[in-house]
Amino acid sequence: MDAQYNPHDTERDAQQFWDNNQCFKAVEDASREKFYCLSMFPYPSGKLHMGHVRNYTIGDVVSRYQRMQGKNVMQPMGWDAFGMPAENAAIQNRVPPAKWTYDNIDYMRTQLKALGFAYDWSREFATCDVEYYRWEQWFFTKLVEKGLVYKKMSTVNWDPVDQTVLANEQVIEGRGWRSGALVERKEIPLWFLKITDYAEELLADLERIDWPEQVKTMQRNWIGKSRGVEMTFDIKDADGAPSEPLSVYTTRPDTLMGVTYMAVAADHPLAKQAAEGNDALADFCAECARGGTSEAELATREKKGMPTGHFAVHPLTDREVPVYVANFVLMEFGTGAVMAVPAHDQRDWEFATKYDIPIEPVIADENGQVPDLSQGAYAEYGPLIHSGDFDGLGFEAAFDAIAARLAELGRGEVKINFRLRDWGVARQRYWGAPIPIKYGPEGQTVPLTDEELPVALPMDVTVDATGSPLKRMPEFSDLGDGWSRETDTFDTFMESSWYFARFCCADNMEAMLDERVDYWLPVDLYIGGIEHAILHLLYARFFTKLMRDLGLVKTDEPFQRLLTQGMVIAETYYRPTENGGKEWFNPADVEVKRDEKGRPISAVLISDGQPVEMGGIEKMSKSKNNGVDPQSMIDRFGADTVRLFMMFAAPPEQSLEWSDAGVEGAHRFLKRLWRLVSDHLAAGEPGTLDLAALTEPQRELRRKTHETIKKAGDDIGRRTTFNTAIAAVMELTNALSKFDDTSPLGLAVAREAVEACVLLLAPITPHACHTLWQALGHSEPAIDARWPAVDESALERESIELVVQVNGKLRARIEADAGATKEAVEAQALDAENVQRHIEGKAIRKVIVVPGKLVNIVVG
RNA sequence: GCCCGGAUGGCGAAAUUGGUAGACGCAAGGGACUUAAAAUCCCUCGGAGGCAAACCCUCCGUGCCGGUUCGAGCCCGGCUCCGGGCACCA
Repeated sequence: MDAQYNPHDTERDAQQFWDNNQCFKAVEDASREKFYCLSMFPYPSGKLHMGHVRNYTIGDVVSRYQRMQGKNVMQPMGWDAFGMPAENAAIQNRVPPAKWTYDNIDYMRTQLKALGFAYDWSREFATCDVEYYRWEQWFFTKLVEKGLVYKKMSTVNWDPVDQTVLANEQVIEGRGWRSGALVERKEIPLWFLKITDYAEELLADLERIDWPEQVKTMQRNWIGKSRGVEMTFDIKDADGAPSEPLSVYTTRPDTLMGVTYMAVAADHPLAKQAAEGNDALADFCAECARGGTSEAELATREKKGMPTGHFAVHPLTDREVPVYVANFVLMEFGTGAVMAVPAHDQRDWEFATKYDIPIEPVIADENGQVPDLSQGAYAEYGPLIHSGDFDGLGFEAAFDAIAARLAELGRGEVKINFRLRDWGVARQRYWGAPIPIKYGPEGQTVPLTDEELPVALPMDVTVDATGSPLKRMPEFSDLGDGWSRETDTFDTFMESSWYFARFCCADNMEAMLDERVDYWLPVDLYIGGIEHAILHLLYARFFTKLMRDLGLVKTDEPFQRLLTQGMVIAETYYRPTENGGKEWFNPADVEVKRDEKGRPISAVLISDGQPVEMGGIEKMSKSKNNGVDPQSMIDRFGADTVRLFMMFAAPPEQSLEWSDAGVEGAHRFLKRLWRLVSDHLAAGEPGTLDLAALTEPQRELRRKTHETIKKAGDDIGRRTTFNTAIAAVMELTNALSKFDDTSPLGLAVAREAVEACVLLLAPITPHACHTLWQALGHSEPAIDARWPAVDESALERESIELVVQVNGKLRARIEADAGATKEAVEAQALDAENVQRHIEGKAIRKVIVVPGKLVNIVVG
């Protein structure tokens, strides 16, 4: 081995070795325990960003660690290739989306290879390959047959200038991002998958998977199971003429006697009926229809309403209350109408206060008194008041009694409700998988037959801002004899909902999936950004259950364990521009000045030496120009340094702040490790490791070695805190540097420690460790080495340091025999000089001994 | 607005089950080596105080306010600020 660490030669050699020997090709083997490690596949946006590097390094570390545990590891990689950015690039650069996408894939693949990830490249595919999405089309037709697909009217963002449907992301402050036109809400027929049929199972099975509690909670809340009462209110107009009764759902039937008004969505049939001949109301409904469809936008809008002139008849009291149209009630959600109890619901309270509607308390506060409603609603549970027969009942009793009374009257019933809505899968876009449906001359809607599949997307097209070119391509859409093809394409979440299964058998051209999925699935560890906590992960779970019910897979859940990684963030720098905007500078072009304590005080642009403003630390992004190009870091330091820094700088779930100095530190450590091995080899041949003959310093180093093996294994395998595993190895290398014993026995102890360092780091910095392992005289490559075993006997200690507290404050440390009794430890603690000072003249009330940790003496 | 997180030295962080706050690294300061620089190595490094100095000792300190406990960075209640998601970004 070279005395100097040369990352580029090292990495080239190791990668060549792995390639030549096809080290990462995964083959099904029923006799071996499998480990399927998957990182969320990338959208081929152009080049890798640091978020990718972080995601894939985590997956690679776990894969290589599991391989060292003897598992049959599969780690595949592919491309989530459909989506809007390809269309935007097409509009901007006049490149067909397919060419743009495949070019990006080619470049990003070389970047992934340069990072040395242990992928089985034979399983690679892109979701825009017809060999992939044809099975999605086939699967969809099976779902149609099973009755899990339907078409219904749905609201989309409509850009009246570009005459196109906009994604929520393309609506900026209520306007189209290109045209700047005020966006309108428009109803069009769209395809839906009945995910709500699976709501109960999607909720229940969360108990069975090993996911972060936070993600499970988000999914639970998203599914939003509730128990309530659905009831009907009769409707009259001002003259007493009846209309269609209004159906509402509430989880608080105990507050029914406090209803003082009703509210319906602007597109509710009752609102439409009332708006006829009422221009003011019609205008208000039209106003409600403006702006985007996203829930965040609707929920933050100023709450407004207008009376319909209709009245609802209370089902128990026959009292008449006004019906309003309100902009915060959504037709898509529930029945499109709500009963309002302003005394006990904050939103209702604000609305009632604004429009001077009565607020009538029917729940007592915690003191049994009428709650103070002057500042807001009282939304807690409590005994009923002003509720006639129901007075005094608590929430549960009142719920049951009121539900029973409504049921008797035929006005309502207890109902389980879900917040989850069915999944709209149709997009009015070109760059996606065509939906395999055809329409007949008599209005028939027919899924395509197996013979008619696949529907290949035409590749060589021109895209502009005015919607999907498929709609303008009769050669695509016109099937003759009055038949036409659906021109909508699938939501790209469809592709990412089953790719993990296809990786198990990507070479099968005859079927979507085969028996190999039963070997590999479920994925043992899935790694990706927390931003996917709900949608992608919920859809993938849903798809798995659909595939199971069609007999394609045996597993109920796709991802047994989930690791959600944090963002990569970096400092931002800017100068104000004349038009009041900001010009952002890349951190690579800026030099930071620091004060004598190392605090950053100012920054200058290197090119002109003039100051720039520091804009704070933000997620790496194009818009803030604070992205650090992984390629430039690989070129400078090598892939191992980048990988090491990424894993060391923060635990995987937290956001990671990029630091050039930190990267240099990681590089320095690798150089130190290299020199450590090289110096050790130069010191001579180690003797036999005679455990009985060890000196105290030798025993200590050996203890450190085995403590480190134990900790690193637990950190990587169980806790996935790679940063602390690396810190532990750093401690071991520090101990090794100080260990200056070149006797044969000393070298034997050192050899054990050096080999441990190399193997423990092998999953993280595999290239350097590949070479170092060879240099240590091993004929088998590091990639096939086993994770070192912990020798428990090396961990034993004769004495243990204990902390002594007096009233919880640290006052002394004592060295106690490992086998000392509680009494002996207590006596020793009381005897300590500084302890004596603090307990002098005070009565000892209590002594708490935590074995192996501390003694706390309570005096008073 | 609703749901889910986070906040610890100059900085990234550690403290795994309620038990020594700051491991490991970065930056900074001092020193060694060198003609010099780079590289490398060694030392110091939360704040305030006691002491000539040191071993050491005392007080304060984990975003803010309060609580539970022998003991709270960790548990409970109430806030502040920052981040993720909100169904057509991926």
